Amino acid sequence: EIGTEMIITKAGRRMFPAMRVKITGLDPHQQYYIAMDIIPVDNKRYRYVYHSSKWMVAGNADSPVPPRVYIHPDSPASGETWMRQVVSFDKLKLTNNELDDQGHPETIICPSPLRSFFTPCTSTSRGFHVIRKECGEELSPVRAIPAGEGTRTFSFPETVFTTVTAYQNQQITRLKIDRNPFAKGFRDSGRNRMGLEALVESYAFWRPSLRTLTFEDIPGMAKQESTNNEFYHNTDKETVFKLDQPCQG
Amino acid sequence: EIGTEMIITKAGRRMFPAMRVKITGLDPHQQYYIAMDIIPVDNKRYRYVYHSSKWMVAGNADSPVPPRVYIHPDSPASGETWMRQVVSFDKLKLTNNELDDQGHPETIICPSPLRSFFTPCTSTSRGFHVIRKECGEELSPVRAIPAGEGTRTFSFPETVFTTVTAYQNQQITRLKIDRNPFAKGFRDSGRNRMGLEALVESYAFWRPSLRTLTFEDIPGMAKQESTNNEFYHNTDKETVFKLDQPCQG
DNA sequence: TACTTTTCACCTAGGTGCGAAGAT
DNA sequence: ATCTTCGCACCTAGGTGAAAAGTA
Repeated sequence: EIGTEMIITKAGRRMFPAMRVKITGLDPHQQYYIAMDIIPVDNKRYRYVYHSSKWMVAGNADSPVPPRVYIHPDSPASGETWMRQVVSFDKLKLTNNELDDQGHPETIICPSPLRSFFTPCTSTSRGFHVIRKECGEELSPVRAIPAGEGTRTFSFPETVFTTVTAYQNQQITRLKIDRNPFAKGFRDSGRNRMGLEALVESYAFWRPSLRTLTFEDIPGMAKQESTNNEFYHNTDKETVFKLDQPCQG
Repeated sequence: EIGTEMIITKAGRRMFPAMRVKITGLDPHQQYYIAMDIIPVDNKRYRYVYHSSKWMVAGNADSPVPPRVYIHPDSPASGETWMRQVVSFDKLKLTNNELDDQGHPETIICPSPLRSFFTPCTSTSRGFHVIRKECGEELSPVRAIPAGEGTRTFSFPETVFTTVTAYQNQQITRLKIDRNPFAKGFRDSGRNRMGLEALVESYAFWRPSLRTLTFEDIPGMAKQESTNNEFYHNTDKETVFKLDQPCQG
Protein backbone atom coordinates (compact mmCIF):
# COMPACT_ATOMS: atom_id res chain seq x y z
CA GLU A 1 0.00 0.00 0.00
CA ILE A 2 1.11 3.50 -0.69
CA GLY A 3 0.41 6.34 1.69
CA THR A 4 -1.16 9.27 -0.08
CA GLU A 5 -0.35 12.95 0.39
CA MET A 6 -2.47 15.75 1.81
CA ILE A 7 -1.77 19.44 1.34
CA ILE A 8 -1.66 21.57 4.45
CA THR A 9 -1.90 25.35 4.32
CA LYS A 10 -2.19 28.18 6.77
CA ALA A 11 -5.85 28.77 5.93
CA GLY A 12 -6.67 25.07 6.05
CA ARG A 13 -7.05 22.60 3.21
CA ARG A 14 -9.59 19.82 2.89
CA MET A 15 -8.54 16.22 2.75
CA PHE A 16 -9.17 14.48 -0.53
CA PRO A 17 -10.70 12.05 -0.59
CA ALA A 18 -12.60 12.85 2.57
CA MET A 19 -13.15 10.16 5.19
CA ARG A 20 -16.58 8.60 4.97
CA VAL A 21 -17.90 6.08 7.45
CA LYS A 22 -20.94 3.96 7.97
CA ILE A 23 -21.89 3.31 11.56
CA THR A 24 -23.77 0.27 12.81
CA GLY A 25 -24.78 -1.10 16.17
CA LEU A 26 -25.43 2.12 18.07
CA ASP A 27 -28.29 2.54 20.49
CA PRO A 28 -30.84 4.38 18.33
CA HIS A 29 -32.13 6.53 21.18
CA GLN A 30 -28.78 7.45 22.73
CA GLN A 31 -27.06 10.71 21.80
CA TYR A 32 -23.55 10.51 20.43
CA TYR A 33 -20.77 12.80 19.36
CA ILE A 34 -18.60 11.71 16.49
CA ALA A 35 -15.16 13.20 16.19
CA MET A 36 -11.97 12.68 14.29
CA ASP A 37 -8.37 13.48 14.92
CA ILE A 38 -5.06 12.49 13.44
CA ILE A 39 -2.12 10.99 15.20
CA PRO A 40 1.48 10.58 14.08
CA VAL A 41 2.54 7.17 12.92
CA ASP A 42 5.99 7.62 14.39
CA ASN A 43 8.23 10.44 15.53
CA LYS A 44 10.26 10.62 12.32
CA ARG A 45 10.37 13.23 9.64
CA TYR A 46 10.56 12.21 6.00
CA ARG A 47 11.58 13.58 2.68
CA TYR A 48 10.72 12.42 -0.77
CA VAL A 49 13.63 11.21 -2.85
CA TYR A 50 12.67 11.68 -6.46
CA HIS A 51 15.17 9.45 -8.18
CA SER A 52 14.03 6.48 -6.17
CA SER A 53 10.43 7.65 -5.70
CA LYS A 54 10.64 6.83 -2.02
CA TRP A 55 10.05 8.55 1.29
CA MET A 56 13.22 8.46 3.37
CA VAL A 57 13.77 9.21 7.03
CA ALA A 58 15.20 12.68 7.45
CA GLY A 59 15.39 13.36 11.12
CA ASN A 60 13.05 13.48 14.05
CA ALA A 61 9.67 15.15 14.29
CA ASP A 62 9.10 18.48 15.95
CA SER A 63 7.86 18.63 19.46
CA PRO A 64 4.29 17.35 19.66
CA VAL A 65 1.45 19.69 18.86
CA PRO A 66 -1.47 20.36 21.23
CA PRO A 67 -4.31 17.94 20.53
CA ARG A 68 -6.88 19.14 18.06
CA VAL A 69 -10.15 17.34 17.52
CA TYR A 70 -12.64 17.79 14.71
CA ILE A 71 -16.12 17.28 16.06
CA HIS A 72 -18.50 16.31 13.31
CA PRO A 73 -20.86 19.26 12.77
CA ASP A 74 -23.94 17.07 13.17
CA SER A 75 -22.90 16.28 16.74
CA PRO A 76 -24.56 15.55 18.99
CA ALA A 77 -27.20 13.38 17.36
CA SER A 78 -29.05 10.17 18.13
CA GLY A 79 -27.67 6.81 17.16
CA GLU A 80 -30.58 6.50 14.77
CA THR A 81 -29.53 9.68 12.97
CA TRP A 82 -25.90 8.64 12.72
CA MET A 83 -26.75 5.21 11.39
CA ARG A 84 -29.30 6.44 8.87
CA GLN A 85 -26.76 7.59 6.33
CA VAL A 86 -23.08 7.78 5.56
CA VAL A 87 -21.19 10.17 7.82
CA SER A 88 -18.81 12.32 5.81
CA PHE A 89 -15.91 14.37 7.10
CA ASP A 90 -15.62 16.47 3.98
CA LYS A 91 -15.66 19.81 5.80
CA LEU A 92 -12.61 18.91 7.84
CA LYS A 93 -9.50 20.88 7.03
CA LEU A 94 -5.82 20.37 7.69
CA THR A 95 -3.66 23.27 8.70
CA ASN A 96 -0.15 23.95 9.90
CA ASN A 97 -1.26 27.10 11.67
CA GLU A 98 -0.89 26.64 15.40
CA LEU A 99 -2.18 30.01 16.48
CA ASP A 100 -5.13 30.97 14.39
CA ASP A 101 -7.58 28.24 15.20
CA GLN A 102 -7.06 28.38 18.91
CA GLY A 103 -9.87 30.88 19.01
CA HIS A 104 -12.37 29.52 16.53
CA PRO A 105 -11.35 26.02 15.64
CA GLU A 106 -14.48 25.08 13.82
CA THR A 107 -13.43 22.92 10.95
CA ILE A 108 -9.69 22.84 11.29
CA ILE A 109 -7.54 20.04 12.46
CA CYS A 110 -3.87 20.37 13.13
CA PRO A 111 -1.39 17.82 11.83
CA SER A 112 1.31 16.84 14.23
CA PRO A 113 4.43 17.96 12.42
CA LEU A 114 4.23 21.51 11.23
CA ARG A 115 6.67 23.79 9.46
CA SER A 116 9.04 20.93 9.17
CA PHE A 117 12.22 21.52 7.31
CA PHE A 118 11.73 18.81 4.79
CA THR A 119 8.57 17.45 3.45
CA PRO A 120 6.80 16.55 6.61
CA CYS A 121 6.10 12.91 6.26
CA THR A 122 5.52 12.12 9.83
CA SER A 123 2.51 10.42 8.49
CA THR A 124 -0.60 10.56 10.47
CA SER A 125 -3.48 8.25 10.80
CA ARG A 126 -6.95 8.98 11.96
CA GLY A 127 -8.85 7.82 14.95
CA PHE A 128 -12.59 7.90 14.92
CA HIS A 129 -14.30 8.59 18.13
CA VAL A 130 -17.82 7.85 19.06
CA ILE A 131 -18.72 9.33 22.39
CA ARG A 132 -21.88 8.67 24.29
CA LYS A 133 -23.33 11.98 25.25
CA GLU A 134 -23.37 12.38 29.01
CA CYS A 135 -25.61 15.00 30.55
CA GLY A 136 -23.86 18.35 30.72
CA GLU A 137 -20.55 17.15 29.34
CA GLU A 138 -19.40 19.00 26.29
CA LEU A 139 -16.66 18.21 23.84
CA SER A 140 -13.98 20.75 23.01
CA PRO A 141 -11.91 20.97 19.86
CA VAL A 142 -8.85 22.00 21.85
CA ARG A 143 -8.97 19.26 24.45
CA ALA A 144 -8.09 15.66 23.89
CA ILE A 145 -11.00 13.27 23.60
CA PRO A 146 -11.88 11.88 27.02
CA ALA A 147 -10.87 8.25 27.24
CA GLY A 148 -12.92 5.76 29.16
CA GLU A 149 -16.27 4.03 29.27
CA GLY A 150 -18.19 6.14 26.83
CA THR A 151 -15.54 6.56 24.22
CA ARG A 152 -14.57 4.16 21.51
CA THR A 153 -11.90 4.74 18.95
CA PHE A 154 -11.49 3.20 15.52
CA SER A 155 -8.51 3.49 13.28
CA PHE A 156 -7.76 2.37 9.76
CA PRO A 157 -4.10 1.67 9.07
CA GLU A 158 -4.57 1.83 5.32
CA THR A 159 -5.66 5.47 5.43
CA VAL A 160 -2.23 6.73 6.37
CA PHE A 161 -1.23 9.92 4.66
CA THR A 162 1.65 12.34 4.46
CA THR A 163 1.22 16.04 5.07
CA VAL A 164 2.96 18.17 2.47
CA THR A 165 2.94 21.80 1.43
CA ALA A 166 3.35 20.80 -2.21
CA TYR A 167 2.78 17.42 -3.81
CA GLN A 168 5.86 15.27 -4.16
CA ASN A 169 4.60 12.21 -5.97
CA GLN A 170 3.22 13.13 -9.38
CA GLN A 171 0.96 10.11 -9.53
CA ILE A 172 -0.87 11.41 -6.50
CA THR A 173 -1.27 14.75 -8.23
CA ARG A 174 -2.79 12.96 -11.22
CA LEU A 175 -5.22 11.11 -8.99
CA LYS A 176 -6.31 14.26 -7.18
CA ILE A 177 -6.84 16.16 -10.42
CA ASP A 178 -8.75 13.29 -11.94
CA ARG A 179 -11.03 12.67 -8.98
CA ASN A 180 -11.53 15.99 -7.22
CA PRO A 181 -14.27 18.02 -8.95
CA PHE A 182 -12.62 21.27 -7.84
CA ALA A 183 -9.50 20.43 -9.78
CA LYS A 184 -11.33 19.90 -13.05
CA GLY A 185 -9.55 22.88 -14.56
CA PHE A 186 -6.30 20.94 -14.64
CA ARG A 187 -7.60 17.85 -16.34
CA ASP A 188 -6.05 16.56 -19.53
CA SER A 189 -8.86 15.67 -21.87
CA GLY A 190 -8.31 12.17 -23.15
CA ARG A 191 -4.65 11.23 -23.07
CA ASN A 192 -2.65 10.85 -19.89
CA ARG A 193 -5.72 9.20 -18.43
CA MET A 194 -4.46 5.68 -19.03
CA GLY A 195 -3.61 3.72 -15.95
CA LEU A 196 -5.58 5.92 -13.61
CA GLU A 197 -7.84 3.08 -12.61
CA ALA A 198 -4.80 0.99 -11.82
CA LEU A 199 -3.38 3.88 -9.83
CA VAL A 200 -6.49 4.05 -7.71
CA GLU A 201 -6.11 0.37 -6.99
CA SER A 202 -2.64 0.85 -5.58
CA TYR A 203 -3.69 3.59 -3.16
CA ALA A 204 -5.56 2.04 -0.29
CA PHE A 205 -6.93 5.38 0.73
CA TRP A 206 -9.06 5.54 -2.37
CA ARG A 207 -10.12 1.96 -2.75
CA PRO A 208 -12.91 1.25 -0.30
CA SER A 209 -14.30 4.74 -0.24
CA LEU A 210 -16.37 3.88 2.80
CA ARG A 211 -15.36 2.32 6.11
CA THR A 212 -17.55 0.85 8.79
CA LEU A 213 -17.57 1.45 12.51
CA THR A 214 -19.25 -1.51 14.12
CA PHE A 215 -20.52 -1.64 17.66
CA GLU A 216 -21.44 -5.05 18.92
CA ASP A 217 -21.78 -4.22 22.60
CA ILE A 218 -23.69 -0.98 22.86
CA PRO A 219 -24.57 -0.29 26.51
CA GLY A 220 -21.12 -0.41 28.05
CA MET A 221 -18.98 0.45 25.07
CA ALA A 222 -16.11 -0.67 27.28
CA LYS A 223 -14.36 -3.19 25.08
CA GLN A 224 -11.84 -1.21 23.09
CA GLU A 225 -11.63 -2.21 19.47
CA SER A 226 -8.05 -2.76 18.41
CA THR A 227 -7.80 -2.74 14.67
CA ASN A 228 -4.09 -3.13 14.18
CA ASN A 229 -3.12 -0.65 16.78
CA GLU A 230 0.31 -2.21 16.78
CA PHE A 231 0.66 -0.52 13.44
CA TYR A 232 1.15 2.81 15.05
CA HIS A 233 4.11 1.59 17.02
CA ASN A 234 5.62 -0.13 14.08
CA THR A 235 9.13 1.06 13.47
CA ASP A 236 9.43 -0.55 10.08
CA LYS A 237 8.45 2.24 7.72
CA GLU A 238 8.60 -0.05 4.74
CA THR A 239 5.26 -1.55 5.63
CA VAL A 240 3.78 1.92 5.63
CA PHE A 241 5.48 3.61 2.77
CA LYS A 242 6.00 1.17 0.03
CA LEU A 243 7.72 2.28 -3.09
CA ASP A 244 5.46 3.77 -5.72
CA GLN A 245 5.54 1.51 -8.67
CA PRO A 246 5.43 3.82 -11.66
CA CYS A 247 2.41 2.96 -13.72
CA GLN A 248 3.07 4.73 -16.96
CA GLY A 249 6.53 6.16 -16.67
CA GLU B 1 -45.55 49.94 8.44
CA ILE B 2 -45.47 48.13 5.15
CA GLY B 3 -45.33 44.35 5.01
CA THR B 4 -42.57 43.15 2.73
CA GLU B 5 -42.74 40.32 0.20
CA MET B 6 -40.96 36.98 0.15
CA ILE B 7 -40.63 34.77 -2.90
CA ILE B 8 -41.66 31.14 -2.51
CA THR B 9 -40.65 28.47 -4.98
CA LYS B 10 -40.87 24.73 -5.28
CA ALA B 11 -37.19 24.25 -4.53
CA GLY B 12 -37.29 26.70 -1.64
CA ARG B 13 -36.16 30.31 -1.49
CA ARG B 14 -34.35 32.08 1.28
CA MET B 15 -35.94 34.95 3.12
CA PHE B 16 -34.29 38.29 2.59
CA PRO B 17 -33.40 39.83 4.86
CA ALA B 18 -32.97 36.81 7.07
CA MET B 19 -34.19 36.88 10.65
CA ARG B 20 -31.39 37.54 13.11
CA VAL B 21 -31.83 37.45 16.85
CA LYS B 22 -29.82 38.09 19.94
CA ILE B 23 -30.69 35.96 22.94
CA THR B 24 -30.18 36.98 26.53
CA GLY B 25 -31.07 35.54 29.91
CA LEU B 26 -30.68 31.84 29.19
CA ASP B 27 -29.15 29.41 31.64
CA PRO B 28 -25.60 29.08 30.28
CA HIS B 29 -25.32 25.39 31.14
CA GLN B 30 -28.75 24.29 29.94
CA GLN B 31 -29.21 22.83 26.45
CA TYR B 32 -31.72 24.53 24.17
CA TYR B 33 -33.24 24.08 20.76
CA ILE B 34 -34.08 27.18 18.82
CA ALA B 35 -36.67 26.93 16.10
CA MET B 36 -38.74 29.14 13.88
CA ASP B 37 -42.02 28.78 12.07
CA ILE B 38 -44.46 31.09 10.37
CA ILE B 39 -48.12 31.51 11.10
CA PRO B 40 -50.85 33.17 9.09
CA VAL B 41 -51.96 36.61 10.19
CA ASP B 42 -55.54 35.88 9.20
CA ASN B 43 -57.40 33.44 6.98
CA LYS B 44 -57.72 35.80 4.05
CA ARG B 45 -56.11 35.77 0.66
CA TYR B 46 -54.89 39.00 -0.89
CA ARG B 47 -54.08 40.40 -4.26
CA TYR B 48 -52.03 43.39 -5.15
CA VAL B 49 -53.90 46.17 -6.91
CA TYR B 50 -51.39 48.09 -8.93
CA HIS B 51 -53.26 51.29 -9.61
CA SER B 52 -53.76 51.87 -5.91
CA SER B 53 -50.57 50.08 -4.78
CA LYS B 54 -52.55 48.25 -2.13
CA TRP B 55 -53.13 44.71 -1.03
CA MET B 56 -56.86 43.91 -1.15
CA VAL B 57 -58.77 40.98 0.26
CA ALA B 58 -59.51 38.46 -2.48
CA GLY B 59 -61.15 35.53 -0.83
CA ASN B 60 -60.33 33.07 1.90
CA ALA B 61 -57.14 31.12 2.44
CA ASP B 62 -56.73 27.51 1.48
CA SER B 63 -57.15 24.83 4.06
CA PRO B 64 -54.41 25.05 6.65
CA VAL B 65 -51.10 23.41 5.90
CA PRO B 66 -49.45 20.83 8.18
CA PRO B 67 -47.14 22.55 10.64
CA ARG B 68 -43.57 22.90 9.53
CA VAL B 69 -40.83 23.95 11.87
CA TYR B 70 -37.32 25.08 11.02
CA ILE B 71 -34.97 23.91 13.73
CA HIS B 72 -31.85 26.03 13.80
CA PRO B 73 -28.98 23.85 12.57
CA ASP B 74 -26.88 24.63 15.65
CA SER B 75 -29.52 22.99 17.84
CA PRO B 76 -29.22 21.72 20.42
CA ALA B 77 -26.61 23.90 22.07
CA SER B 78 -25.93 25.34 25.49
CA GLY B 79 -27.38 28.68 26.55
CA GLU B 80 -23.84 29.97 26.64
CA THR B 81 -23.33 29.08 22.99
CA TRP B 82 -26.60 30.64 21.89
CA MET B 83 -25.97 33.87 23.75
CA ARG B 84 -22.38 34.22 22.58
CA GLN B 85 -23.25 35.56 19.16
CA VAL B 86 -26.12 36.58 16.93
CA VAL B 87 -28.29 33.68 15.84
CA SER B 88 -29.07 33.91 12.15
CA PHE B 89 -31.77 32.07 10.24
CA ASP B 90 -30.22 32.70 6.86
CA LYS B 91 -30.32 29.07 5.75
CA LEU B 92 -34.09 28.88 6.20
CA LYS B 93 -36.06 28.54 2.98
CA LEU B 94 -39.67 29.12 2.08
CA THR B 95 -41.45 26.73 -0.22
CA ASN B 96 -44.92 26.02 -1.55
CA ASN B 97 -44.09 22.38 -2.08
CA GLU B 98 -46.13 20.28 0.30
CA LEU B 99 -44.86 16.89 -0.76
CA ASP B 100 -41.15 17.09 -1.31
CA ASP B 101 -39.94 18.11 2.09
CA GLN B 102 -42.01 15.62 4.01
CA GLY B 103 -39.10 13.27 3.70
CA HIS B 104 -36.10 15.51 4.27
CA PRO B 105 -37.34 18.86 5.54
CA GLU B 106 -33.99 20.20 6.57
CA THR B 107 -34.03 23.82 5.71
CA ILE B 108 -37.47 24.27 4.29
CA ILE B 109 -40.44 25.89 5.86
CA CYS B 110 -43.92 25.83 4.40
CA PRO B 111 -45.97 28.98 4.22
CA SER B 112 -49.61 28.62 5.09
CA PRO B 113 -51.28 29.61 1.86
CA LEU B 114 -49.91 27.79 -1.10
CA ARG B 115 -50.79 27.83 -4.78
CA SER B 116 -53.29 30.51 -4.09
CA PHE B 117 -55.13 31.88 -7.02
CA PHE B 118 -54.15 35.43 -6.46
CA THR B 119 -51.07 36.77 -4.88
CA PRO B 120 -51.07 34.90 -1.67
CA CYS B 121 -51.04 37.62 0.90
CA THR B 122 -52.25 35.65 3.81
CA SER B 123 -49.35 37.26 5.48
CA THR B 124 -47.41 35.26 7.88
CA SER B 125 -45.48 36.18 10.92
CA ARG B 126 -42.84 34.27 12.68
CA GLY B 127 -42.70 32.74 16.05
CA PHE B 128 -39.40 32.06 17.68
CA HIS B 129 -39.20 29.13 19.92
CA VAL B 130 -36.64 28.39 22.52
CA ILE B 131 -37.01 24.95 23.93
CA ARG B 132 -35.16 23.58 26.89
CA LYS B 133 -33.64 20.29 25.92
CA GLU B 134 -35.17 17.51 27.93
CA CYS B 135 -33.38 14.19 28.13
CA GLY B 136 -34.38 11.96 25.21
CA GLU B 137 -36.88 14.35 23.74
CA GLU B 138 -36.22 15.25 20.13
CA LEU B 139 -37.72 17.96 17.97
CA SER B 140 -39.19 17.12 14.60
CA PRO B 141 -39.60 19.41 11.62
CA VAL B 142 -42.95 17.89 10.76
CA ARG B 143 -44.52 18.10 14.19
CA ALA B 144 -45.74 21.22 15.85
CA ILE B 145 -43.54 22.65 18.57
CA PRO B 146 -44.51 21.20 21.94
CA ALA B 147 -46.22 23.85 24.01
CA GLY B 148 -45.81 24.02 27.71
CA GLU B 149 -43.27 24.54 30.45
CA GLY B 150 -40.08 24.28 28.48
CA THR B 151 -41.18 26.23 25.44
CA ARG B 152 -41.31 29.94 24.99
CA THR B 153 -42.44 31.74 21.90
CA PHE B 154 -41.62 35.22 20.68
CA SER B 155 -43.19 37.06 17.82
CA PHE B 156 -42.50 40.36 16.14
CA PRO B 157 -45.54 41.97 14.55
CA GLU B 158 -43.45 44.29 12.43
CA THR B 159 -41.81 41.40 10.58
CA VAL B 160 -44.98 40.48 8.73
CA PHE B 161 -44.46 39.50 5.13
CA THR B 162 -46.42 38.39 2.12
CA THR B 163 -45.57 35.23 0.23
CA VAL B 164 -45.51 35.72 -3.53
CA THR B 165 -44.30 33.81 -6.55
CA ALA B 166 -43.26 37.06 -8.23
CA TYR B 167 -42.71 40.45 -6.70
CA GLN B 168 -45.70 42.77 -6.90
CA ASN B 169 -44.42 45.99 -5.33
CA GLN B 170 -41.52 47.35 -7.39
CA GLN B 171 -40.09 49.24 -4.43
CA ILE B 172 -39.57 45.96 -2.67
CA THR B 173 -37.78 44.63 -5.73
CA ARG B 174 -35.51 47.66 -5.64
CA LEU B 175 -34.72 47.08 -1.98
CA LYS B 176 -33.94 43.42 -2.51
CA ILE B 177 -31.67 44.11 -5.47
CA ASP B 178 -29.90 46.87 -3.63
CA ARG B 179 -29.30 44.93 -0.43
CA ASN B 180 -28.97 41.27 -1.37
CA PRO B 181 -25.42 40.49 -2.52
CA PHE B 182 -26.71 37.69 -4.74
CA ALA B 183 -28.78 40.15 -6.76
CA LYS B 184 -25.85 42.40 -7.55
CA GLY B 185 -26.16 41.65 -11.24
CA PHE B 186 -29.38 43.64 -11.41
CA ARG B 187 -28.10 46.78 -9.79
CA ASP B 188 -28.30 50.12 -11.53
CA SER B 189 -24.98 51.83 -11.08
CA GLY B 190 -25.56 55.31 -9.76
CA ARG B 191 -28.98 56.63 -10.64
CA ASN B 192 -32.20 55.08 -9.38
CA ARG B 193 -30.45 54.71 -6.07
CA MET B 194 -31.93 57.87 -4.63
CA GLY B 195 -34.46 57.37 -1.94
CA LEU B 196 -33.39 53.85 -1.10
CA GLU B 197 -32.41 54.82 2.40
CA ALA B 198 -35.84 56.34 2.88
CA LEU B 199 -37.40 53.17 1.50
CA VAL B 200 -35.56 51.05 4.05
CA GLU B 201 -36.95 53.31 6.74
CA SER B 202 -40.52 52.64 5.70
CA TYR B 203 -40.11 48.87 5.79
CA ALA B 204 -40.05 47.72 9.38
CA PHE B 205 -38.63 44.38 8.39
CA TRP B 206 -35.36 45.99 7.38
CA ARG B 207 -34.99 48.63 10.01
CA PRO B 208 -33.77 47.01 13.20
CA SER B 209 -31.87 44.21 11.54
CA LEU B 210 -31.59 42.44 14.85
CA ARG B 211 -34.22 41.51 17.43
CA THR B 212 -33.76 40.37 20.96
CA LEU B 213 -35.24 37.44 22.79
CA THR B 214 -35.07 38.18 26.50
CA PHE B 215 -35.57 35.66 29.25
CA GLU B 216 -35.99 37.10 32.69
CA ASP B 217 -37.13 33.97 34.50
CA ILE B 218 -34.94 31.14 33.39
CA PRO B 219 -35.63 28.03 35.48
CA GLY B 220 -39.36 27.66 34.96
CA MET B 221 -39.80 29.42 31.66
CA ALA B 222 -43.50 29.21 32.39
CA LYS B 223 -44.55 32.81 31.96
CA GLN B 224 -45.51 33.15 28.32
CA GLU B 225 -44.28 36.33 26.71
CA SER B 226 -47.07 38.14 24.89
CA THR B 227 -45.59 40.69 22.56
CA ASN B 228 -48.66 42.05 20.88
CA ASN B 229 -50.22 38.71 20.26
CA GLU B 230 -53.51 40.50 19.78
CA PHE B 231 -52.01 41.61 16.53
CA TYR B 232 -52.53 38.23 15.01
CA HIS B 233 -56.22 38.33 15.66
CA ASN B 234 -56.57 41.83 14.36
CA THR B 235 -59.14 41.99 11.61
CA ASP B 236 -58.19 45.45 10.49
CA LYS B 237 -55.75 44.82 7.68
CA GLU B 238 -55.02 48.49 7.30
CA THR B 239 -52.79 48.43 10.34
CA VAL B 240 -50.79 45.69 8.71
CA PHE B 241 -50.65 46.70 5.11
CA LYS B 242 -50.39 50.37 4.82
CA LEU B 243 -50.30 51.98 1.41
CA ASP B 244 -46.89 52.21 -0.17
CA GLN B 245 -46.04 55.82 -0.49
CA PRO B 246 -44.13 56.07 -3.77
CA CYS B 247 -40.76 57.56 -3.07
CA GLN B 248 -39.48 58.53 -6.47
CA GLY B 249 -42.31 57.88 -8.85
C1' DT C 1 18.96 24.24 -2.15
C1' DA C 2 14.87 22.89 -0.03
C1' DC C 3 10.84 24.01 1.71
C1' DT C 4 6.72 27.41 2.42
C1' DT C 5 3.58 31.08 1.23
C1' DT C 6 1.03 33.81 -1.95
C1' DT C 7 -1.43 34.72 -5.96
C1' DC C 8 -4.01 33.25 -9.76
C1' DA C 9 -7.08 31.07 -13.41
C1' DC C 10 -10.39 27.76 -13.31
C1' DC C 11 -13.51 25.16 -11.38
C1' DT C 12 -18.01 23.63 -8.18
C1' DA C 13 -22.05 24.94 -5.72
C1' DG C 14 -25.66 27.63 -5.18
C1' DG C 15 -28.48 32.28 -4.33
C1' DT C 16 -30.55 36.40 -7.31
C1' DG C 17 -34.40 38.61 -10.30
C1' DC C 18 -35.85 38.50 -15.11
C1' DG C 19 -38.60 37.04 -18.88
C1' DA C 20 -40.52 33.50 -21.54
C1' DA C 21 -43.42 29.74 -21.27
C1' DG C 22 -46.80 27.00 -18.84
C1' DA C 23 -51.03 26.32 -16.15
C1' DT C 24 -55.72 27.19 -14.78
C1' DA D 1 -56.38 37.17 -17.36
C1' DT D 2 -53.82 35.85 -13.57
C1' DC D 3 -50.73 33.25 -11.30
C1' DT D 4 -46.80 29.71 -11.38
C1' DT D 5 -42.81 27.44 -13.20
C1' DC D 6 -38.55 27.06 -15.64
C1' DG D 7 -34.28 28.38 -17.84
C1' DC D 8 -31.03 31.88 -17.80
C1' DA D 9 -27.26 35.40 -17.08
C1' DC D 10 -25.07 37.16 -13.33
C1' DC D 11 -23.64 37.15 -9.02
C1' DT D 12 -21.32 35.28 -4.16
C1' DA D 13 -18.57 31.94 -1.82
C1' DG D 14 -15.12 28.99 -1.75
C1' DG D 15 -12.20 24.56 -3.15
C1' DT D 16 -8.35 23.16 -6.82
C1' DG D 17 -3.21 22.75 -8.41
C1' DA D 18 0.33 25.59 -10.94
C1' DA D 19 3.70 28.81 -10.73
C1' DA D 20 5.88 32.70 -8.88
C1' DA D 21 7.71 34.66 -4.97
C1' DG D 22 9.32 34.33 -0.26
C1' DT D 23 12.27 32.27 3.50
C1' DA D 24 16.18 30.43 5.69
